Amino acid sequence: MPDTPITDQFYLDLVGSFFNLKWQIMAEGLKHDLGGMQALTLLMLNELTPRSMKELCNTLHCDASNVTGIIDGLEQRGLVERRNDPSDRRIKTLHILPAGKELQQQILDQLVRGSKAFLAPLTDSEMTQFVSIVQKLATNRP
Amino acid sequence: MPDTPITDQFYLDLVGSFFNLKWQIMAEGLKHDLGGMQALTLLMLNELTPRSMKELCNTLHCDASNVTGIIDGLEQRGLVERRNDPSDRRIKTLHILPAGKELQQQILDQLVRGSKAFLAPLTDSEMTQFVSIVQKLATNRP
DNA sequence: GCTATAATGTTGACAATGTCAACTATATTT
DNA sequence: AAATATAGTTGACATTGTCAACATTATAGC
Repeated sequence: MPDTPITDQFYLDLVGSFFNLKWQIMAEGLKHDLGGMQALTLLMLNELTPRSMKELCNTLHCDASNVTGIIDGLEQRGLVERRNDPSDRRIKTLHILPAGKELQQQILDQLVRGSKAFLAPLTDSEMTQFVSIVQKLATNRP
Repeated sequence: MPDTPITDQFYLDLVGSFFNLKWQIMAEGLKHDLGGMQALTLLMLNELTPRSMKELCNTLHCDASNVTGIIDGLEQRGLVERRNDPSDRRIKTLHILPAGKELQQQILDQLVRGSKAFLAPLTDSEMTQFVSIVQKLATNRP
């Protein structure tokens, strides 16, 4: 048994923090006339390991048709490109274009800047713990 | 300087983890024919300290007109009630009704259940640290 | 008192997102 | 070859997000 009881309030705090983080990300996307999910999705793409629509579905925990619409928006803005996978012609792989890469970096920078204030109350020691914990959680996707 | 460098990947992991959390909450709301934001908003209400629309705006980091729509949905379903604040007639205070309280508990229970698997990889010590850190972050709202 | 200004909340228009069912095209299995 | 499964799209419809305009009430300054 952990010596710290996990209260309902802990979960509510977790949810509250989610709103805060989401807001940090949206802000920069908004300046560039991107929807919130478009901004988040752009963050989740990288040029090294192009992902299929299906993979993105799993990351975003949302419906396939939903991802179609989000990628449509990013593609119309010239940020991302669908390509056919030669090894399996059902699959479309997603490739981030130069303009997308540039905007992605801006959104990430904003997230980092915005999170500074959010994470400011943590001590160095807590920050180290937090980084380690988040990494552990991120590699465990139920 | 913290001894752990904070990489871009940390922020991406953070975003990924919050997708997961959001999904946990949506799941139960969905079963009861509630939109995702309606479920999240219901979680943020309690019967002790009724909140105004404006307060809720700040918590959710979203537009006032947005909150109007979300509360409309919850009110139509008989989960929540708007009342006039006698001390300031511009203000509507939000009161959770019995049916709302019951559903709120179900959503919270689902969040707790669903998060068990998500938080499982943490050791007792890490869990204690995490609870403390989240609480600290939650009480610091930029 | 009276007027200007600010704060709270709603409405309407429209785009983005979420959910669901039906559908096409391709892979895989039998 | 036929049945089944997978990846992705489309269309219908509800929810959510953004913005501007608006009505109502409070507050500040005169």
